[in-house]
Amino acid sequence: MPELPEVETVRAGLAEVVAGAKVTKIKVHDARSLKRHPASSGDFVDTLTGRTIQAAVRRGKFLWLPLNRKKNEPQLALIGHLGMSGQMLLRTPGFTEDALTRVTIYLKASDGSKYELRFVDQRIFGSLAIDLMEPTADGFPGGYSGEDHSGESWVNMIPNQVAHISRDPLDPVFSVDEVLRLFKKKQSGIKRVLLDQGVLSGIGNIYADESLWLAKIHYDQPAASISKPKAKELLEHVRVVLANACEAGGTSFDEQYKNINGESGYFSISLNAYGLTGLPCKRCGRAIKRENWMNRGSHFCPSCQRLRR
DNA sequence: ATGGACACCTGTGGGC
DNA sequence: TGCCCACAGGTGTCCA
Repeated sequence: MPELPEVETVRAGLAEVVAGAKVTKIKVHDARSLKRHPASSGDFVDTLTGRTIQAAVRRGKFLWLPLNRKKNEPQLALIGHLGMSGQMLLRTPGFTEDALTRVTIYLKASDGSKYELRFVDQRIFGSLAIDLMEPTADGFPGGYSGEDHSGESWVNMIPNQVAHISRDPLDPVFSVDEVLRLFKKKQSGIKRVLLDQGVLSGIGNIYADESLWLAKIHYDQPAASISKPKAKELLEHVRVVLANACEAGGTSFDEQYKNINGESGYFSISLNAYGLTGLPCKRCGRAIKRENWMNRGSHFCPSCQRLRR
């Protein structure tokens, strides 16, 4: 599943084409892919058809496309979450069908060219929805939208369904000190805290394991027990890992993650822990271990990443 | 607050 | 070949 770098790769790819594009038609092939939409799929289609998309914005793993605003109507956005296996493919009309396409949104770009935005999702944990936007609590932009959109009405707003998600480490408004304060209040294991999107967002299983390996911290180390300098170092590793993965176009090792053109990212070649069970740790040579944890897997070096008192 | 289990789903790969 | 199990980049909710 896509974590921040994969979602950012999708956002950046979409932004070039969808800004200023008009939705001409929608086909919902599987209504389960609209589970986040509070009303019927018919309502989804009716509300979205004929709208003009303003931009592509992301916070953590959530993506949204602000829509043009009609008179006497609140600001709306098409929001998307990729879940474990969601993809957004931007195809030209007539391009070979993509298996497991759940929703197709037909677009006419500002230059007149036509596209099909295909929401593909094997496991259907992802979803699209139309959501109301509200002003951000801190008055700053709701998320990252690439170029400078300051002055546009949707900039300092955030969709209702994303309002509980904290800022991610690549957000200019992200506060290291605030997150360190929250760490000090958490007795939970650090990995659980890193994955808590209400503390900081964008991190999933891959980048949590990678950041903890770089910082030489055991996944179950209580967050509050980590010294401030060490926690700060961890957050810096998180930032660098996420930034490098964005640079590489995300991590991909199977068919489940693709950019908008259906191509894979390259970050998997720089992984140090995730999915490397049994292989020698690149620092000490001891075999990387995988343990069952929270109904998933945790990968770490049992020698470099020890649980401390 | 916090940890755990589970629900939501489909598909693939390994072992027998 | 088929069958069964483990496993997969997430989120949300309910219960002790």
